[in-house]
Amino acid sequence: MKVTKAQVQANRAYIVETASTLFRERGYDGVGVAELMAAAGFTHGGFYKHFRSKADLMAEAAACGLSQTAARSEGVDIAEFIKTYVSRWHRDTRSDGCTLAALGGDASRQPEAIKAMFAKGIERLLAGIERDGSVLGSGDRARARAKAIDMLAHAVGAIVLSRACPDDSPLADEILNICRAEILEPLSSSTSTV
Amino acid sequence: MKVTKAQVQANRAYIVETASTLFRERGYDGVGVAELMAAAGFTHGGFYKHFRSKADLMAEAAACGLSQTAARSEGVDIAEFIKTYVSRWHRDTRSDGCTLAALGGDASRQPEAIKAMFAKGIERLLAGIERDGSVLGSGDRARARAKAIDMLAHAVGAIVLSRACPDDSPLADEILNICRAEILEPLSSSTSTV
DNA sequence: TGTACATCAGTGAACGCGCGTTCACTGATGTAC
DNA sequence: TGTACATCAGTGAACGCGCGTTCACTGATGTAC
Repeated sequence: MKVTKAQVQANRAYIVETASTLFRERGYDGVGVAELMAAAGFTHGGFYKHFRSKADLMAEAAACGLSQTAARSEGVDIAEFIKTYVSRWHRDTRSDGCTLAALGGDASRQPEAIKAMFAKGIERLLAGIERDGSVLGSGDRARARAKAIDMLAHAVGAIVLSRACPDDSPLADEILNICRAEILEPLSSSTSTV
Repeated sequence: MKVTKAQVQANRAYIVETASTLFRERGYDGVGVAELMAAAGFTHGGFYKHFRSKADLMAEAAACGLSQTAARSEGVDIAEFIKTYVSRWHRDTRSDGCTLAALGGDASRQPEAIKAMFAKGIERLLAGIERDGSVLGSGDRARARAKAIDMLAHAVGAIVLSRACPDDSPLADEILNICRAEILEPLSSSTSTV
């Protein structure tokens, strides 16, 4: 049952992608190696031909998911990004949403290697946000970074808080609507804040 | 080995408290029933004399932890609350910190009963924040609530993001410092925002 | 108030189960001649 | 280019382990007389 070198690479990449979405949906502890491999179309035994441990895959899956979010944010207007991010759709679509919002809380209890992946992912996201002109404000580079960090934390907090509420609770929607408006407010006014 | 009615109540409360701190530190899946009971000074068998299941305890522990945070925020100046909340100390002290920040991400994957507890806890926290005058701004009641929700999400996001980074990374501190300043900024200026 | 008995919080062994990981095996691919 | 053999991704049974939960038992408390 050996397989083409190219196929091996493709299979491995597919396992990482599958893991990335499953972990986001159900958490690191919520998905087992066997289930994960089955979802990718394999049996569990082959897992250790690709990865040294589940923790190793977790780190790779985090990197995969985070770079996906970063890629989506690049070149997009920040206001547009926030509208998509702080939305009911994002709240309800864990598996295709931001890894930071879905697994940020879990990452804090994981080995440093995984946290390092998250830090890298955050930096990449920040770079994308900073690049957009509308947050730059008075044009200061340090100020642009500060604004980007602040906005990201703000948006992540809105999703985390909203997801902690029952799915059909008014509070879940209220949090999203209010935070979206508050984050967008300084962006929509054409005059810079300072 | 029967025990006084009062002692039974006290033991039960102590188990809930112990669970509340252990869950915050290591997550719901990170603490087993046996370990939890041992930490409270009992053997695991007695667990089901107090609770119908681990999930039941999780809901009670959430309520316990959330009301603790709410109690601490009441009557405290909001600026002071934010300074304590968005701090390195809070980032590094999961077991004694806010349940929202420590378990908000996990709550989203738990049964609706647990999410309902979180929603209740959020409402209680909001009530405490709204009561303080400094966020009221122009005095509008709806505006005060909006500001309170926004601030809470902002602060929670800062802690979650910072905790997802490696403990000794500059980014972990940068996130806290920047977000703290940004959240406090509209509070320190004596003129209201609108 | 004193005695006899029922209650039930707490104990610790045991349960089935799913987890992460290991291992002998398979057979198509890749390589050496 | 054709043949013989080594490689190794993928298979599926098996491993030890810790999990949540159950259960027969204990013995001090609470209650009925």
